Amino acid sequence: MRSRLLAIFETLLSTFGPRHWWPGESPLEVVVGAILTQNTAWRNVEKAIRNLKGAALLDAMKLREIETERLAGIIRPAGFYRVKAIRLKAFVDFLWEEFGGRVEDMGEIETAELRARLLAVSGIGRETADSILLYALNKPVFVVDAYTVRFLRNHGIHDRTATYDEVQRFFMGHLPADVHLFNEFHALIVALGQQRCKKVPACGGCPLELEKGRGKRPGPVRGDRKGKA
DNA sequence: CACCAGGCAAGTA
DNA sequence: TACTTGCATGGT
Repeated sequence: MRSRLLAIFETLLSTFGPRHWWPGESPLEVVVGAILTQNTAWRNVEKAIRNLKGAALLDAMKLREIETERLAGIIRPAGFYRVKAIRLKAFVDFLWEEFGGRVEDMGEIETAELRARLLAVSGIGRETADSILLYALNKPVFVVDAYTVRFLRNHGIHDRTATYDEVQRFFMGHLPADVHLFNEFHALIVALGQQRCKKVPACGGCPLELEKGRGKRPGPVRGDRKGKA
């Protein structure tokens, strides 16, 4: 299974090329982008980040001091601007309380412990927490999103009912814990999902050639659902 | 016009 | 555990 996943990775990489994720000039910008992109097209997040930069607000100190309502107006293009302003403030408060306002310092504690603390922040769920760990702090954590679950289902690698944690354990259990690999793999799965593979379950136009012809009714991969890491 | 986009929290059953 | 709803703009 490891070699099969790696083969898929190689195919995606040669098809789409390196994705250069995560766009962002600083770890803080990556975190802000991770929150702003929740259920939002990245194009609109870029506008919000431009606004933040234009107002010189992409800074932990400034974000701590700005009023929530004013922040909301600035990130408006990203949508859900009221809740996202609250979420950004919640993260920044957490950042100052526990890490002196420095995103880089979060990486000094154990990854599992940090993940748990991030999940305790209102507005940070699994995907956002893992995106922060991988893309802002370079921790070998595989990010799972809707594309990833669909990807596994379409290619008969795993079943649809798999939970976030099961899918994450699946990837991390069958791949070497490599930051660059996890970074590129997740980004490539998104690229694939955005190009084609939207027409489930046929996956027409997919550059991959998996399960072709045979294996019509792919079930869950046995031995992975309750398995440990 | 409808529908989706790199989710999450709170509520319900 | 699994499903529903609110949040809201901008692109196709």
